[in-house]
Amino acid sequence: MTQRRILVTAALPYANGPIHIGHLVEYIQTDIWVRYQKLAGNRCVFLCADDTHGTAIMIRARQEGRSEEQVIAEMQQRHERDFAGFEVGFDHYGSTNSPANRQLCGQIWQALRQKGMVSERAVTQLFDPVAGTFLADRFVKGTCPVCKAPDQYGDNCDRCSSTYGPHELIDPVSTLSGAKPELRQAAHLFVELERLHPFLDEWTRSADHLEPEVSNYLHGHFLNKPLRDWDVSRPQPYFGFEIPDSPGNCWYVWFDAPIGYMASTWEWCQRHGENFDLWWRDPGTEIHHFIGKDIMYFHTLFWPGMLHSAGLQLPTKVHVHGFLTVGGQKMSKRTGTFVKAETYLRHLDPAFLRYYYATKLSPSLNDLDLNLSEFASKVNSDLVGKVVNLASRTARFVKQTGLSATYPDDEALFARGAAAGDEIAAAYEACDFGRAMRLVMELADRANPYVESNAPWTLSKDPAQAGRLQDVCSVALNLFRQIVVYLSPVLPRLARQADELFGVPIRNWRDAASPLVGTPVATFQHMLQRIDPKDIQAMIEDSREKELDATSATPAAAGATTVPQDTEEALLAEPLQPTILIDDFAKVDLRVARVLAAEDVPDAKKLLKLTLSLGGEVRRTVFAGIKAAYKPEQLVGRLVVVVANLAPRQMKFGLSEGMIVAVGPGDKDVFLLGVDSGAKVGQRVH
RNA sequence: GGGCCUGUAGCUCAGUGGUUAGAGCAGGGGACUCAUAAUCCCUUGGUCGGGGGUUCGAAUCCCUCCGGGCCUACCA
Repeated sequence: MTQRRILVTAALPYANGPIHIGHLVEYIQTDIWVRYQKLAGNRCVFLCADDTHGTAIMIRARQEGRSEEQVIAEMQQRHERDFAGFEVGFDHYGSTNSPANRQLCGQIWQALRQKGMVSERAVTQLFDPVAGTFLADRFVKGTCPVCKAPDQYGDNCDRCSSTYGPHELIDPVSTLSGAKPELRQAAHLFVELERLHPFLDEWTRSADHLEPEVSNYLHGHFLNKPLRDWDVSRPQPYFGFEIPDSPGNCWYVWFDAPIGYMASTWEWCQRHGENFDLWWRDPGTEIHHFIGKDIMYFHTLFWPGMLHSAGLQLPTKVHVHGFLTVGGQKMSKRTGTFVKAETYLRHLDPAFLRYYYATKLSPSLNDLDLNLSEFASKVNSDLVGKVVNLASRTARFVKQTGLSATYPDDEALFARGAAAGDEIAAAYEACDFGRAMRLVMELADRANPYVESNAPWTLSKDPAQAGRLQDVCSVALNLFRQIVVYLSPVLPRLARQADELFGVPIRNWRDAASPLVGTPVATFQHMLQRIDPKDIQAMIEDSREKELDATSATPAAAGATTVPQDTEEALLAEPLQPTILIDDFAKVDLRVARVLAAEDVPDAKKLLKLTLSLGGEVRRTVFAGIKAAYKPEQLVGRLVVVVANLAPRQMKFGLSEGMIVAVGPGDKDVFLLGVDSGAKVGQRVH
């Protein structure tokens, strides 16, 4: 069998937040695949890095009054600690803010220049004089120059669908500082991706680089029309690398992020005396990227385009996975299902999640659901009840004697297990881990009845049966070890524990094909605790963002009770805005209103249609995106706060004449503002 | 509204033209007592979302309708 040379990456986590169980779907999936490849005897290197550049990091650093370098250094430390906690075994973990990355960005940039792929043109852009930075389209709001709709983002109008530049907005406002932006010109650099259209058309369709679903999506959404030039520069200030031949400009974060894969490789090569070109310039190397479906666009169009232009090896395959849901719902901080890696590790064994994800993973980009009760029962019955139990119930009988010197007759159980190896291997290779786990559990389901029918506990009572007892236990323990070999990509710690039990390390997939004979057996140690549902509950509680009711929020009323621990997460997600004057606030006419009627808008996924009374005969119709959070009947009669002087907006389902105010990130986490009793309809908020 | 995915036992899912549709978990009955109240045996349970078509034969292929999910749009 020839040894393959395989380079594997998982997407670079952004240095703006901690790792959570959603991220872990990808890192666990990738780690399992890598461990399988290594066990199969292939040369495989697993590389990753923190993604550190961009406006978000710059803003955050300013907000926290420290340097970007301090922010990303701290986050990288946390990321690496979390990954280690889940046994995600990178061969190297770098950072996009590294000298190696800067240099490689420069090389690829040079190549793009030489191919004439880069064009420069002046972009007139709005500049925020208070924040001292140019404003990306989404950081500017104003009135649509075409239809005069207010409160539109800088790139296109929601109301009339016309597209324009942010400088064309009427009365633009920076969402960063609230300042009135100035018009400034800056030279931007563009990669003319359309010139690679024929290449990308071909690449995305050929050689199994992508699952058909992914390929179809790309052809339906992007490749069916000319590809737009890609703006890859950002004027300073910007946290990133300055472009050598374009002083004052940095590469956009999505330009240098994927190059981070190569930079991480380069650093790994330096440390291990490896030849970088062998990994990125040699057609004998396979390159596999594992990513989430949200970043398909960058990895299947821009990235291959960059590599192609620079004469580097293209990805062999881009593996795309879906998102995590918990109990069929999006992860939510309110319900405690937004579980950070470090929180999980405080309560549960990482092996549980690795196994559970493995049973759920397939090559498809469908979302994957974590069902907490299924999680507990699957881990407990499969791993503890079936697999570990095999060793737990037999090892002590052969502690004195060790395994039989020749492998006994076992009704061909071991041979059948060995024969299943190819099919299980194929499932791992195809990233169909769910299938691999099912096949392995079939082996465990056959092994326990063997123990049952040969009853070692009965044999142990009769000294004349000592040889028979040793044989039966040798079979059970070899079946156990065979299963552990097959599970070891998923459960590396269990493999190490088996190594200790048998004193013979599992090194290769083929270790499942030949039984151990004549070797000693150590004292059996517990390998996995069962999941106690209480621990899951505690983890969820720990993850739940505490809701404050009016009494506990008031120190006087709270009395001697403990002060709630409010985290800073919400503030970090949405930083405080710059100071405004009272006149600015006075422009917003907030009024108390009563919901007279609330009805579902059947064709809308997010909207409810509300009829509000501002007192007397003054009525307003408002469409509010709160369908997931409130039922119409819950709303009728209650008081809400409405922006009464917001310009009406034409929506698909009718005219919306205002906006009711609420907090929360959206979807189910939306909380309407109310007023304490005594307030009257129509009164203004001062 | 558009694109993609999906619908099989109470739950999670196998099963892409060929005997009487399977597994695990859960439920019921029994056994064992080595093992982390684990395990083993027996067992209940399905008009394979509905309808139509192709075929000697359909869970599987085609059409259509219905339900669910994701993306997108309408929105925060």
